Formats: sequence, structure tokens, C-alpha cells
Amino acid sequence: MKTDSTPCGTGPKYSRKTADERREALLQAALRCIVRLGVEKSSIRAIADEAGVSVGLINHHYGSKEALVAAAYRHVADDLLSQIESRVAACDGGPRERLSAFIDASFSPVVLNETLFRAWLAFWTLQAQSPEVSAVHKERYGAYRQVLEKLFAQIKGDAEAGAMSPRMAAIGLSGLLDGLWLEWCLEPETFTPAEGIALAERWVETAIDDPGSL
Amino acid sequence: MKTDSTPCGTGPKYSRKTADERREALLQAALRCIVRLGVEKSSIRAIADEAGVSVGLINHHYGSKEALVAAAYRHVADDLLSQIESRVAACDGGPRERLSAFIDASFSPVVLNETLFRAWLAFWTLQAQSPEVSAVHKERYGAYRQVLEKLFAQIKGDAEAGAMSPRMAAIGLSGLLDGLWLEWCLEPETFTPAEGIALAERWVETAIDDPGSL
DNA sequence: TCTCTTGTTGAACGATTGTTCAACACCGGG
DNA sequence: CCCGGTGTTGAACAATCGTTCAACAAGAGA
Repeated sequence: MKTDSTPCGTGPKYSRKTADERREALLQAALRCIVRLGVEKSSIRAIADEAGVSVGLINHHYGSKEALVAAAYRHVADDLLSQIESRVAACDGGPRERLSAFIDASFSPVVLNETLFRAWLAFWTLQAQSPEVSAVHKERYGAYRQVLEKLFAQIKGDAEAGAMSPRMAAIGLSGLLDGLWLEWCLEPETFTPAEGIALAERWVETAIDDPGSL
Repeated sequence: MKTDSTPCGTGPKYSRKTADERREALLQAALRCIVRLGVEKSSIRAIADEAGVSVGLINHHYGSKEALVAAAYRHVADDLLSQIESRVAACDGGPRERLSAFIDASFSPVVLNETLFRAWLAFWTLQAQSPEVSAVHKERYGAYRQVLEKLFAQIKGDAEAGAMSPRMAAIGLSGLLDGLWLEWCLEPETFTPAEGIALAERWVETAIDDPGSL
């Protein structure tokens, strides 16, 4: 394989690392591959090459490719939600402003990303077959909706008029955000991120302003 | 006497069919495979086996596996949209009532179907790698949104007050319907179809009633 | 009945996949 | 300095993929 040492070939052929270090390096390499190539093209060899190691290391440290991919997905899901939450937390306004921050974050390039979408597609597909992946989905998606529901509940607490129930408002906004994300990733020319934000904001206004029967 | 050594079953080894018949049979077999096994496991051999023919027939009639899958996508998408449109056409009310019929149809068991969802996941996944599948998506999704946009335009024509532009209203409703469909298929316990209908209806009311800046 | 068209077969091929494992080499402790 | 354990290598392997194509045979027309 490649060695990043002197060209005169007297350096070590590889450097030994601890199991934890190597596992982390392999996971990062897998993520880079998945993002760049998509999951279906992220073969053992592509990931090993990206990490600068040989193919055997992956099965040595993770037991199977599936275990590595599952670990990578968990990492991505955790990272994405925490990134959105940090942008919400950074907002110093009230719940209504924090909800807008959530929407803005949902239409930021970090989320509106075709490669991320491809990873998510693979995640959804795997969910039907792997109970472990399915559990990760349920856990992460529950947390996602919970954040929205709390924000709506706080807004409702502030307002006087009766509004849509926080649960229904959160389900609606979550669906709208996911649907727009889906359609944008499949065909980015359909609408702009700014238009998506405007649509989501309109939903929020509807949910909190109108006296609702939901 | 022309009977050979085999005791029975000396009938024809296969039956010849017209190109159209065989293409249709292969397409149906491909759909059954995709729904049951998923795309990644629906190999040429699995589809051929499902159709009861040999592997060579697929490339003979479709040129490539990609073309067959694209045709299957088109078939499913056509069927789904025409089913929805027929229910809309069966509604004898005005555009507003027809829009409600569209929403009702979108939450009917025909659409809210996990196997259909798995097929759709497969098509979305292939869309990233296959220009042919991507073209089919663009065409079918455009038609889908066009139906919604026309209904919103007719409603706007009827109403006096300014409302959201038909294009934005259609994009929003399309996103909401797709997002809710996605989330329901991934986790049906989250909300009921009736709640989904109520959310979509709420969006329509927002789009046509409020004087909008969109 | 014979012929000819053509739908159909299925073995073969090359590419690629995830996995294995004996050999190798780095590096800390003797 | 050398030695042993262990992190690492990479060729080999079996399975599977989509595609090809020469050979076969079904069935209609002569």
C-alpha cells in the first residue's frame, strides 16, 4: 500500500495504532466514502483505500462491513441532529425564534445535501432488514420530533388563543420539512431553499395563529 | 413412434410469446421481485426466475437491467397517479372538493402501503445512478405537481381574495403529502391516516384563504 | 410436411463484491 | 540487542453481478 514517508523506501511500511484509534479512523474514512461515492459504491476496498490501509483491517476491527456501516450511520444521525440543535440553542430569542432557527438549519447546505440524502436513502432501505438500524431510526426520529413538539408547546404556552395541538403541529412541520427535503434532493431545480423556508414558516404561522380543531 | 425415453412430460420446453406480452410479463415479475426482495437483491437471475424464463431474455427484450427497472418505475408511477386522478375525476364537486378527493386518495391504503414504499425507496436509490430512472422521475413528478397546481389555480380563479401562488401551494402540499407518507411508512404508529388528511386540509385552507406573500 | 423466422435458452465471461488467513513487520519489554 | 505479540498486509477465494452470443426450438406460412 501507500506509505507517507520518504520516497527512498527505507521508512516503515505502516504505523501501528491502537484498536480505538484505528476504529475511529476507519469510521471517518467510511463516512467520507459514503458521502463522496454513495453507500452502494463504498466497497471494502474503497473504504480501505480512503483510510490508507489494506482491505483486511476492516473485518479485523469491525467483524463485517455491515457493522462498520451501521456505526457510520449512527454517527451521521447523531451529528446531524446535534448540529441542528446547536443552531437552535445558539438562538437567543423566544421559542418562535428558535423554531425559525430550526427551519433555517433544516434548509442549510449541511442538510440540503444530495450525498447526505443518498446516505439516508440507504439507511431507510437497511431499516427494513436490520433491527439494529431500525432501532437507531426510531430513537433518532423520536428525538427529532420531540424537539419540534417542545417548541410548539412553548409557543402555545406563550400565546393566548387556542392553536393546533403541539403534537399535530410538530408532525405537520416534520412532514413538511422532510417532504421538501426529499423533493429538493431528488430535483433541486423545483424550488429554492428560500422558498422552502417560506413554506415552512407559513405552516408555523398557520399552526400557532389559527384557532384550530386539531 | 416419436416418444423418447422420458416417461412423461415431453411437451414444449417453453412457449413463445409476442414481444409485448413478454415485456409485460417481465415487468410484472420485476415489480414482484423489487417489492419482495428489494432492488439490490433483485438480480437479473431472480427476476428471470420469477418470470419463469432464462436470464438472456431480459437483455433481449429490454437491452439492459436498468431499462427494465426504469420501465417498472414508470409503470408503478403511472398506475398510482392515474388511480388518484380517477378518484379526483369521480368527484363531481368544484376544484376545492376535487382537491379534497386528491388528499383522501393520497391517504388511502393503495398509497399508504409499505411494499409500495419499498419499491419507491428502490427507485429513488437508483435515480442517483441511472439517468434513465432519473428522467422517469422528473417526468412523473412533474405531472403529479401539475395536477395539484391546476387545482390550486382553479380555486384561486374562483376566489376573489389574493392567495398563495398556485405553484408554491402545490409545492407545499406535495411536500407535505410526501413527507407524511414517508414518515407513516417508516413508522405507522406515529399518526393515523385521518390525522394526515386533517393536516393536509389545514394546509390547503392556509394556502387559499390567507392573503399571502408567496 | 418442410422451411424459415425469431423468441428463447443457458453456459460462459469478466468485473466486482465481502471475507479469510497465513505471512509479515512494527514496536515495546526483556 | 533481540524477541514475541499483535496490528497489519494483500493475495486468494467463493459468491454474485450484468452481459453476451452461438445454438436451439416453437410455431406460422408455404
